[in-house]
Amino acid sequence: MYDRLKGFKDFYPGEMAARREVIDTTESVARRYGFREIATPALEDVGMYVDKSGEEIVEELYNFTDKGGRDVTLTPELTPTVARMVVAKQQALSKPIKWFSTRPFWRYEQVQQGRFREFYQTNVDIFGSEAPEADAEILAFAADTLSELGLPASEFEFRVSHRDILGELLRSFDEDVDVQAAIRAVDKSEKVDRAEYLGLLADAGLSIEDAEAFDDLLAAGNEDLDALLAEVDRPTLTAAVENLQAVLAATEDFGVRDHCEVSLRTARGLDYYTGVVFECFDTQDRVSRAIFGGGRYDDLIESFGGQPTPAVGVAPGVMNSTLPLLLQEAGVFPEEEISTDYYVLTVGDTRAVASRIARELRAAGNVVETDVSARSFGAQMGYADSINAETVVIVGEQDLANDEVTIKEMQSGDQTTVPVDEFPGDREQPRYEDFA
RNA sequence: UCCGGGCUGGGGUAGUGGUAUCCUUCAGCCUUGUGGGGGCUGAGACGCGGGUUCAAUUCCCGCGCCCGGACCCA
Repeated sequence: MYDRLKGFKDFYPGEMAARREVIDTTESVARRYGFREIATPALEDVGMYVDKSGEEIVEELYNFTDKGGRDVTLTPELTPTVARMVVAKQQALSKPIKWFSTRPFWRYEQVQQGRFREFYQTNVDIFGSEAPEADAEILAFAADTLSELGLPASEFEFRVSHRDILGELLRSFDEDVDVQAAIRAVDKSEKVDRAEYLGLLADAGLSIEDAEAFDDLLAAGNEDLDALLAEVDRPTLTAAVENLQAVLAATEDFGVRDHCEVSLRTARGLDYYTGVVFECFDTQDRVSRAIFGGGRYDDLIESFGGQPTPAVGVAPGVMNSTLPLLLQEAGVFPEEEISTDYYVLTVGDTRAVASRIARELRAAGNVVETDVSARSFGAQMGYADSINAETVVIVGEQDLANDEVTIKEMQSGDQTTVPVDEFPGDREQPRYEDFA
């Protein structure tokens, strides 16, 4: 008996059935927005991540040297891969490029609630549009997905921020401030106490007074973005604020403005974000971590050697992340049960007829099982019950002597006989009530 | 890497320095013709390693794994 690896998870049929529904819903929304599915390798050159994120990243990778001496790694995220794909065919692809994919990723990190070493995400990205409508479409996709998954509007919110607003406000205090460090401090502001937060800002190069003034501006901006422009006169800040306002205006028309809340203390930890960033949260606080996040990363494609190409995306976790957790807490996670349309039960030597019926029902698209274990009547009934068969078709020697089969509706226990030649006939999904 | 709490059949539990209770589950049968009732039979556990001991599931140490948190979060 072998144990599974720490941080990895098995999904049995019932569990997978529920997760399949979540994935199908998410992908279905993406398809309706015109995102096209792509598939990508599980292994990439480790250098692609080191170049983008630094040597420390290797600590978090499942990397190894392959038999050809290449340093490779299981992919920890999709973004570098899609960036590579965009760069490789940049001239051939019509813009905007709208892609999605659902896949596992691997990170060697500590296991916590909603965080495993193998996890699944549906990545949804738009490349080649810097328009606010692109940011808004990503937000709209995300909001529509959560709604379609059954999550009430009041139970989730997108905390929307803007990297350039943060950066310009910081530079308005001190042009030499370490913006990345300060943004990481902002990212932590909700988790640490105020003194520590201000201390981190001070480490980034702000005086304590400036740090306090900066944080006051963030609070003011959450209430009214225009207030920032009154306080700080910088053209680049004005542009950033107007960009965020334009994105929010677009979400209004896209029908998802109510899900968005300006939250300048939301920053995202990553360095490559450039404009709008957002994180989805549980408004009821049942899940304390971010459900997922996304944002704009306009410089990444160029840094991968492509033409300057703006990009914006989001990556909700499916299968084993915080999103399923939230759906469970909210009571809208799909039933973790398998379902079966028909069980064709055989009694005695009736395989020929039973097989014909099973075949025809399957051809019509139904989920159909029949006995493959030479089991007794009672045992077959028990099995049919255990797989949640909706209808049992009893093909027995006694009924066949009268050229009949018995149709039994499992939930009620009601049953009736039907001429064997008429079943299933032209019906795609014949039920007990069709013959009662 | 660190901190807290855990670990007894597949699941849930009882209990003990002398290898284990009950429920459930699973398989078969009672019952070639009725599951979500009943009866019988069977399967199935002390996370791993070391130490103390005549004897360890029980006590001690280490490790592993699980749950939660810190760090990190591409």
